Amino acid sequence: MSAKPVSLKVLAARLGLTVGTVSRALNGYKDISPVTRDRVKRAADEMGYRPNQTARRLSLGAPETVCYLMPRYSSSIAQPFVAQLLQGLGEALSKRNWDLLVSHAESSKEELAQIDRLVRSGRVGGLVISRPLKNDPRIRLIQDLKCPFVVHGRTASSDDYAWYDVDGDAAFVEAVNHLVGLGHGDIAFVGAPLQYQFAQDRLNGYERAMLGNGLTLTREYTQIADFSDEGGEIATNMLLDLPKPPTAIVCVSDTMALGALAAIRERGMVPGQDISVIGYDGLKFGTHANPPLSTMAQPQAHAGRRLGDMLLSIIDGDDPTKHQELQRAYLLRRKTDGPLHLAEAGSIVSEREELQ
Amino acid sequence: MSAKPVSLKVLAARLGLTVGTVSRALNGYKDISPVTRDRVKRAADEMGYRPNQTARRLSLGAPETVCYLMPRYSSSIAQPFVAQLLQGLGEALSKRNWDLLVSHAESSKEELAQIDRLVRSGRVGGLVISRPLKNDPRIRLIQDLKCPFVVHGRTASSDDYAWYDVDGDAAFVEAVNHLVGLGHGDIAFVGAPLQYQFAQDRLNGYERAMLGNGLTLTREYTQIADFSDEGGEIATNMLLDLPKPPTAIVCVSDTMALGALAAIRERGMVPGQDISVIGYDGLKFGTHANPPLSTMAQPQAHAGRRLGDMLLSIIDGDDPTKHQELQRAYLLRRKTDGPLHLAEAGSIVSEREELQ
DNA sequence: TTGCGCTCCGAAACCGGTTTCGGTTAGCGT
DNA sequence: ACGCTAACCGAAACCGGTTTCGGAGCGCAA
Repeated sequence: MSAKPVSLKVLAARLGLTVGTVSRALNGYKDISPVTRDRVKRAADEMGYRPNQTARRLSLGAPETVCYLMPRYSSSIAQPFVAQLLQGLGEALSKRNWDLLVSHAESSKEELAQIDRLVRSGRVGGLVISRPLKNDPRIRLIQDLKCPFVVHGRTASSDDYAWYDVDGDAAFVEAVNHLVGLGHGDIAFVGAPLQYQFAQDRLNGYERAMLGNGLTLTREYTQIADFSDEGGEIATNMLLDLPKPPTAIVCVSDTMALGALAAIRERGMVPGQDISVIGYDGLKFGTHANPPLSTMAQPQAHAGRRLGDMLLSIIDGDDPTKHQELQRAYLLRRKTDGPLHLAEAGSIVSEREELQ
Repeated sequence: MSAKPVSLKVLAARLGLTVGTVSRALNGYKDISPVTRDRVKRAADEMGYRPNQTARRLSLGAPETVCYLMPRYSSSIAQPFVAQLLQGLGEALSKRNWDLLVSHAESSKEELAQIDRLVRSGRVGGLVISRPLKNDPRIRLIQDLKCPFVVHGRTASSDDYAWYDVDGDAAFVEAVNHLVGLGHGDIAFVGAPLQYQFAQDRLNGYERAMLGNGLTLTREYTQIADFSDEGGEIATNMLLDLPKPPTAIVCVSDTMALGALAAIRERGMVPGQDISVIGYDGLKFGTHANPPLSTMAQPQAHAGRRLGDMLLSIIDGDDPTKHQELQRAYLLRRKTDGPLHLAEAGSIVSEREELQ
């Protein structure tokens, strides 16, 4: 249809006005008479005028763009939440016609350099980062750069910035309590590297709940492995090789839990019956696991929209520390959690039931 | 560290030069003496100068940005490929410091309006679209807009633009042939709405292979349903309710195949034994299905990079029709494909064998 | 009639870069 | 000594918008 986009200049020329006048007319300035304003607006969408955003943003001094820093994955299976998050973010931003950029770096150093370029070059007015480390160098950098940002997750000291997180600590307390309620006492933890704050949080919840239930923490029952299904499988194999293997396992993520199920099935045992497993994330494909994976679920779709709204209001000048949202996970029982089988653990069960 | 970004003006002032000179020095013009060029460059990265991209792009008249139009999903389980694609795209674009924008629309009309705004406002210099319909209105719009683009997938008439696709037709021929080789003859197809070209392609392959093996096509053996795991389950239930249910099913995607497995298990049958199932996509989580899903796999990570490179060279002036890449899927045998079981279907089976 | 204020629009500066054009200086040959 | 050329840099236009400032035109009251 239209070859070249129509600029403000040609629109003004066609109307016999100056560009300044046309611009003000379109932007609803009140020093323009209603009749010319209408005339301008009509001509504008007759000619299909779209203001050049690059020029507009340069003039405004605001990029009207935010960037999502895609997390690096060890396993390709761990990615489904990205699309949902992007969708939610886009939804929030589109209300103001802001743009959503995505950036992906191979290494941590590269990522820092990229962040620096991104904000120093004025391309973005805000950042969203996922899955921070305990002490994440990106956050200090962004703070130094004085660029508005929100974090999907938290770091060790999360007081002075905005974040949206799910309470992993509380979730694992609930998971462990649930298992204890089912009669389990030998509960193990399959975790991810503790440089990730979320991994630490969930481990904390696990330990707190164990202690709270009068159970003892065994070093061998805490297995840290690569954050992937393979990692979950390896960790679980370690557990099953123990002289006294656990009767239940809580996993730091659904992905790792999938690996745990594989390891268990491999030995001819059936998850949820011979040994219980609870994951974390509530990913949809858990329903198709073997057997369907019980998990601590969370409202994923919500996160993107909330993060987007938070970031926008911070850019508007809000105090970042006012935007800290802790969501609660809920237990989604499917088929991998079950009562302790009396047949094979005998006396131990009765002891525990007395305790409760 | 640095509060406000340093502009070309202050850099020039500090050097006692004009902005034009500094700009040319940094951009390697040869009408600048080597000594001042070095002096400028040194000062530039001493002061941490980063050219304002918004201004630069306005001046250049090129947005140096491409946009990926996120597909709309009926089921949240179908999204894992998005993150991989974005990663690949970003990788290709970052070689030139181009930006990657993502856009998501709720409805088709909205999407068209968004595309129009996106290119008419000069924000993007290229587009990537996924999973086109047979006759996709987006493509005509983008062509009218004269905006460079590449398609991840194809439409019914795909001669006049650039695309990257996997040969779904050939893949389903291979899948059906494989099943026939295992002794199956009553092979059904679980598909997605035929408005999607990929759904039609795969159906074509299925039908061609059936005919090619001397098998007859039955209307009831072709079940079209919603493109989701639930859809796959519903379709499979229809098939299993048939007076003469199929002994093997090929599914248009892994997601739908997961639903098929669920329906089969629901009736106490075991996939890969009582009835064979082959999916399509090769998604990682298929290994954790019950049982592990056999599928037509494809090199996912490759797609993003290729699409990015293609788009870039088209923007550089290449003929789009020179960039049409058809990838080949390969059979990934896991546990849901198996030989036809004569033993357990009793009379029904013998009937069937007579018919054949 | 003069003066005042209000309405409405034109002119121009500005955002931060890029690029063209022209002029100064130095170096060279004769 | 003169002129010519080449090397080097300054000045200014430009990209396409936004926004401030000032002035023309008008109505109204003194």
